[in-house]
Amino acid sequence: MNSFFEQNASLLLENPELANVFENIMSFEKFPKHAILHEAGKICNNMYIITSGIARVFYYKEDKDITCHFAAEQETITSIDSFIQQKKSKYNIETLEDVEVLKISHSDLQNVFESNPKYERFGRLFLQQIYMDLVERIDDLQLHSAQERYETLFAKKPYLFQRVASKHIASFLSITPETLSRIRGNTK
Amino acid sequence: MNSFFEQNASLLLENPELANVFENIMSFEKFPKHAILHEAGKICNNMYIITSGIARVFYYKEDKDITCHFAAEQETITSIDSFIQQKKSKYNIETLEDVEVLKISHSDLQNVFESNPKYERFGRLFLQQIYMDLVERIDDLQLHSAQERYETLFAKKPYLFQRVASKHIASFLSITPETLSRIRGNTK
DNA sequence: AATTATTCTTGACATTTATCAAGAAATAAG
DNA sequence: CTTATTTCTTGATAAATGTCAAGAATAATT
Repeated sequence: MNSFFEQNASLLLENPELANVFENIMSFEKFPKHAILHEAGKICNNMYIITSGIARVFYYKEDKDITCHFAAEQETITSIDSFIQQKKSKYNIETLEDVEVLKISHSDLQNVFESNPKYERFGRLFLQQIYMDLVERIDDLQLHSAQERYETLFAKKPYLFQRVASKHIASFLSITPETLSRIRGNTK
Repeated sequence: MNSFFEQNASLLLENPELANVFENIMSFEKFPKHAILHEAGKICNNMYIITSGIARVFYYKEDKDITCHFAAEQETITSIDSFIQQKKSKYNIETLEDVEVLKISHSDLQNVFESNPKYERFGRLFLQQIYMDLVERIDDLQLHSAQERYETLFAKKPYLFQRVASKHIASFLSITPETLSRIRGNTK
């Protein structure tokens, strides 16, 4: 599975020129805990920048619920396969806390790109950034043990371990909840 | 580790407008088998489109040689971390056969982007494409067994199993050569 | 607050994959 | 073509992680 706009949204929000453009196409929304922001099988038209709370991307692999991305404050989340290619998604997006987001639609974003090609640059830079995150995640999965993957995630996103159910962290790390529980036991 | 411009280069080569621009900045080169196209520790200034032969990206993790990308005809290869960020690379690139490439330098590519922002679009689309490849690779690593990863790779790139040393395929699949050998034995 | 449902932990055991070792096969070098 | 080197295969064994089950802890519902 995969990560999804693993990156924080600073590239999009902290550029003064872009911020103006984006202000016009972003809308503010609130969702309660356990809300579904996107459902598998549909085309995902939106990308969200989370300003408060946590959400996850997940899907079902033979009945098992697999989390492939978490996003917290200042991070972006979308069903990336679907958003990029505008085709049906295999992923769901669900809030894990009450969540506040800035929403950007695919069509508005395309309009920005088409209005002036200079904005393509930010699209490219943003993709470069999230691409490097994926490279890191593959590195992690390709050659680290369950214990090491746990430690890496804990170092990067310690808050997940206090705010998110263990079973989701386990599937994200590609281990069983039992193994995660034992690893956490060891490390104390 | 990671994949690297996993994608074939058709996006860059089959667009008539781009083809013209690229023709001016691409140079043809030949390398013998086992040539080093890029060395870890240096900044990678070039991206290669392979027109003949196979090459791999690899690095050393505690003395172990880990392959993280293969590229054959019509595919691109570079030390992506370094090429994107123009910083020292942890990756090496090595030919596994006699190889012919089209070479594009980072600075020439940047000049194209800056000459007219409309070219940024292709950079963005190219990144989208290779991003989706990474998503697939993570999916594969996150929840498939050694046997399943073998089958996936065999389905996607069967020619690797005839042209590339098993040990490289094993490290790419994140298994030992012994396990790969046993899997291959089973499947016959 | 009490009850119910879900999630987490822990143990016993099974399975997968890794490690080590040695010979066979393939490749490279003389 | 012969020899040396590297890689591949196979077996025995060990380590890591998964599965199943049951009770404890936590969270959700009434």
